[in-house]
Amino acid sequence: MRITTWNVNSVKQRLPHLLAFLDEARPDALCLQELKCQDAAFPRAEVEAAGYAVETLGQKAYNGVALLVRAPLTMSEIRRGLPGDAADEQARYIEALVSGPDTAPVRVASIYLPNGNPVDSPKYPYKLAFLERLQRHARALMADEKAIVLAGDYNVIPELADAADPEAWRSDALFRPDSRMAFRALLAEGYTDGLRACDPRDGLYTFWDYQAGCWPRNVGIRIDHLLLSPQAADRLISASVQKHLRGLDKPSDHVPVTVELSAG
DNA sequence: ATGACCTAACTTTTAGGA
Repeated sequence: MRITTWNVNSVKQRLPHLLAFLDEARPDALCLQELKCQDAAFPRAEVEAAGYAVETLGQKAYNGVALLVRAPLTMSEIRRGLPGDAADEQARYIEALVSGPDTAPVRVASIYLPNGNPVDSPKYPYKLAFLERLQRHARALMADEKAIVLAGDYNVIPELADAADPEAWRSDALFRPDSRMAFRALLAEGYTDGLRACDPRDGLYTFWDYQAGCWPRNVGIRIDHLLLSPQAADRLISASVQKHLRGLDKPSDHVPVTVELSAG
């Protein structure tokens, strides 16, 4: 089973690239972030015509996450919103149990973690609180001892090697010690960084800023991650970054990241 | 050395991104 995460930076702007990606890469499950539209505006008919079932948690203008699964896979036990703060109205978390005839089920989450900048604003504590809620929920899910893939835009640069210019991020919410500690705490719960487990090389990036010629200069960061429970990590065959999509016309500033799991 | 983007919104500027 191929599971991909992709921050599309507006699903409406990115629809041609999204449909082309579904056709070419044929992921079994696709986690989308930054839809930037409400549920009613999601291009559901086009995605369904491509052979995918869709579950969304949209929001006007900002945030928004979705899960797509390719037939004959189906989704059940849909969870919208991350537990732990009933007052949180930002659309940043959707989860489903993905099942099919030829594969053991996998619980998949699409996560859009808060950016957290500027760090002297309420946005940073909101980010850290979201990470704590995610850790608590990740721990609770682990009790089932089943395959889980927590995928998304974490807005965390885990290590120095995950940035072309780490000094530029030293005091940024994406690289501050508290953010990185919270990411490590997720790993300490028993989750595996799927891409890192398959590819130890420096220079693996998933985001290049639109500004300052970051893409042509390959000044990127790795912030989109797939975290695997032990039962999912046991099935991990390969992981890869679909970097070429950043070179298309009108690209997202993020590219897809994919893990391939055995049928189990 | 320097500047350099993109998206959505009751749009002619701002907020948010990272």
